[in-house]
Amino acid sequence: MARVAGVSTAVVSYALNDRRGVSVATRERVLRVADELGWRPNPAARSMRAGAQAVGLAVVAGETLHGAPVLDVVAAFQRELLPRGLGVDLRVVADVAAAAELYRRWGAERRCDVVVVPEVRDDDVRLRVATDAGLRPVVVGPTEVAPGLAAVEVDDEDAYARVARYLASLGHVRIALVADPTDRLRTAACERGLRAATQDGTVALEIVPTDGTVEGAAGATRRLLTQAVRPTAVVLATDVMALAALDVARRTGLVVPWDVSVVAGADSVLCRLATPALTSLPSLATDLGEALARAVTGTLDAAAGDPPVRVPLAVGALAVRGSTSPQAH
Amino acid sequence: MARVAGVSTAVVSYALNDRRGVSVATRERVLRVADELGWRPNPAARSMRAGAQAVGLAVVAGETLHGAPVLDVVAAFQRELLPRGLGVDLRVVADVAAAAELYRRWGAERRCDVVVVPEVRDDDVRLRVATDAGLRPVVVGPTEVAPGLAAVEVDDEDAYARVARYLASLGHVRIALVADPTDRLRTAACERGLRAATQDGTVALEIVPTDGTVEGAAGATRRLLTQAVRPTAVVLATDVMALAALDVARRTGLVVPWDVSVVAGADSVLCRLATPALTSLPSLATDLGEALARAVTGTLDAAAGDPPVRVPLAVGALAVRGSTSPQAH
DNA sequence: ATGAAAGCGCTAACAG
DNA sequence: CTGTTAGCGCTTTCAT
Repeated sequence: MARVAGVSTAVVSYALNDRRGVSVATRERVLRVADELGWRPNPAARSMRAGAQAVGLAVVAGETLHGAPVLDVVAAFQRELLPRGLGVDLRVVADVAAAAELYRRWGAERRCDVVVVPEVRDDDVRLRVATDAGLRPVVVGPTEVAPGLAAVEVDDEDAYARVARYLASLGHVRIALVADPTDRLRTAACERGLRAATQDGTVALEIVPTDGTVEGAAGATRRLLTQAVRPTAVVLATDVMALAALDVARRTGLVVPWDVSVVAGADSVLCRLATPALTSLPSLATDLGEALARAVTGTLDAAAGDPPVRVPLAVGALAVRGSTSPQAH
Repeated sequence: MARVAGVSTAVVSYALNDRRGVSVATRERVLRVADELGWRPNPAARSMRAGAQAVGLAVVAGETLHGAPVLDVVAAFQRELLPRGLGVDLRVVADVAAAAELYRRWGAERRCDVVVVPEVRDDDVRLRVATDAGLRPVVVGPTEVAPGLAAVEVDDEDAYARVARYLASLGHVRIALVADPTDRLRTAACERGLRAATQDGTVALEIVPTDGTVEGAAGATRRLLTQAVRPTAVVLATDVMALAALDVARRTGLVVPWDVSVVAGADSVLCRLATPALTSLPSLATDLGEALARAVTGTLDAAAGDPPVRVPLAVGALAVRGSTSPQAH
């Protein structure tokens, strides 16, 4: 490559990395020759000197990222990291223990410097393991999650408070939340939001934790709707959970929204096409991917001693559709 | 590392790669020391000599893999490749042109030797580009796709023929297929299957191509069901498409299955929880991931001149549920 | 069965 | 501004 361009290997390296010390003419020539030859620097060789060029992300199979489909988030994340020459090392694991183990390995292999820790748990193993392995974790969780570490702080608490206020304003007096597993910090934040907005005592709140699966949500909804005194509105963590709830209501002989209102915690095309269309909080897919990218690049650029990067992410306005209606009590 | 174990670096390398030429005792000691030190070989350095340790997979945003969610397939794929020390380089791209461009780059960078080409198109750019870039493509498509290349041959044709025979046996005389875009070879295979099984002329077949989105499928279904003479059964390529069709039927005032039967081309928890539950072909997620892994490892192990690896993949039996019923005509 | 040494393709420090 | 050179951490002949 250097021979063909008639320069030394160092010049090629400088030209490609936009380093100073190369004349414009030479840089241009190098770039042109590289293009003609279809030559590209080998990332393995590059990583060897320059350090890891990837950020690790282990997702637990079946999990969503704050209700958004993992792949949609990853798409935005990759798109934003691309100009930095960073790749995303995505792995699907069975549980957080496997994720922690993987982070330990990635650290030892120096495969990446930064890893993303999504859907943080109460006292999450992954945080300790990643830090011990010499990695810098970027945590995704509620506001004030993991103080001292870089994080994307998703304001689910505020979003769910808005949902509760909206439902209360419609006259709902018994609201239920079909929630994700309780060990997730995000679940607690959603709960806090609902509670904060219903503190005046006029609204009864029922929280039903599930295993996070659609079947679990369907079962929980069925129990809620066949109680002697059933909720007038049910909030579910994801679009598919809400869809399942819609079906459960139908089978139970209840008409949405007249007998019970349903709200989805994350929007999707399924929410818009359902009958009735589901009132939903917006999908975070793109926003979360971009926020993650900012948190990661910020962390990489930070000098030692800098305070950790915290990227706040607000959830947008509730899209009101046919699955919610005023409730006379 | 070698110093601590009291051996030379070569011995460490041999021990870790299970090469012959190391005594059992030495190998064990090396492994133990590596474990104690938490030492792991750096994959970048390893790739440098040993060649790429990853297989590339570019998926077009929004696409499924034969109706299965991409991440589910990837999970199985990764799991199977893990023992071989191979990783999956997953990238979400906007379209096949971007995928082709990415494959060209990956080839030039020698980032991988093998790439997966899913959802093959008619005269697919990716095949030529990948081959030109010195990569060996593993194609996912219908039986006899891309002769001469390694492939996973999914027998959608047979599966759809079985669907047609099942519907015909129920007395359906007008069957419609809400299909994926027509440029996909898989779409053509599904069509062929339906046609082959309805050749006796007793069943009228209508194929409606869509853009592959849920909205597209919903629109197509709406048009079908509001025709003067509407189909008695509708087959849709994916679970979410079928779910949308169920909703369209409901809005149109039609009762599934009495007025119209609905079949999903790929099963999921949504199909099982819908009202009525959807009669579906099984999800290929795990099978496809495993078949892909076999095709990839087979390709890597093949000596030059060996015939390309072809892994056949049969689609399992239709799960009959409440969305299909006999039809008097 | 083991050790020494030569690269893999790149970047960065230094010399010209 | 450009060329020379020394590694990064591993694998792999080739000697021993």
